[in-house]
Amino acid sequence: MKNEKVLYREYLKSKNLKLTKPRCVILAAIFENHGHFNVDELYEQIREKHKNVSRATIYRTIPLLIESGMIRQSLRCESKDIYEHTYGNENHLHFICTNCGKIIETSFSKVADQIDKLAKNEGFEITEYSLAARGLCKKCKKKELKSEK
Amino acid sequence: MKNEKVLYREYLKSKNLKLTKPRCVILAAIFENHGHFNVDELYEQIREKHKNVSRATIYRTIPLLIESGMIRQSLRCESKDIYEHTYGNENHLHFICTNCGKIIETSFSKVADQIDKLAKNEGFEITEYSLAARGLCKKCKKKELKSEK
DNA sequence: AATTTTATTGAGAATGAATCTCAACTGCAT
DNA sequence: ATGCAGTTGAGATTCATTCTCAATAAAATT
Repeated sequence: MKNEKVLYREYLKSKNLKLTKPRCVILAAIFENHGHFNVDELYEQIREKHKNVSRATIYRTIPLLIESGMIRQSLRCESKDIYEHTYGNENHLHFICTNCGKIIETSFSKVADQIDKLAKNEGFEITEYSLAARGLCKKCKKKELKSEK
Repeated sequence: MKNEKVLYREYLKSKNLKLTKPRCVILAAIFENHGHFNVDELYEQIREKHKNVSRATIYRTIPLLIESGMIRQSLRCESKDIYEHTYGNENHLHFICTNCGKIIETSFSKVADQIDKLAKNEGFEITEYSLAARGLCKKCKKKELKSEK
């Protein structure tokens, strides 16, 4: 967490932006979290301790955090944007169960290698992967088999 | 195009739904198109010939076409959902230029193979891939290099 | 430390894509 | 042709996200 704050401060300075209280609170809340979050969840989480951070500020802060490379947009779920923090810089491939909503993360270095090759062919420079596959998770697949009979 | 209509009729029948004029017009418009479309574009395209098909009907028809397997949701761009028809069943990997909006499609069978392996590990059954990478296309990359000096 | 400059904030209004409502309408089976 | 669903267009509604603006706070300057 210390690390993130330092990076953030530097990023903001480089853009002539200010390290304000709300921005710190939001950063901390995100890194308290593990896994994915959307704006609503984040807002509720923050509200528990800080009654005076508005949704608008969260919405305004997210692009900064993305630009600075600390979080990334990962998916869309129930017509809400979902984000995740970037620990080192590992990207994920997401398996999203269309039945129960479960999200399974897998590392994907081999997949990325293939994609990088394809990108190179096109002269395309990738800054962000967005890889997902929808379908049924193990549990829901079993349920479906049962209910068919 | 004939083919699609037959498939569509069958799908609708199987669900006790009717093959109506607006549904036909929408189907035809989609298959006139090559590549991607969003609801607005489709609406404008249809409007040129048929003044009496509403946006609402397009929005209502799209889930049917997805369910029947004739189109799929492919991306999100400028906060609009984007769709594409499924010719055979080839999926694509999309490279989306964050500067000019260009979308480059590449086939991705090798990538899919890797992903299928990962899915198998998780006992996950994939019904739909959603693979994209954002970044800069060739042209925009060049421009950026120039403007930096 | 006080002042000036400039970015930032919260609150609520505005936007815009997608969904819903409902009375009028249309396929389609009989 | 008749009747029963399912369907439609138009506009209202929803809901995530963005914008506006006067009040405020952080950094820069003195």
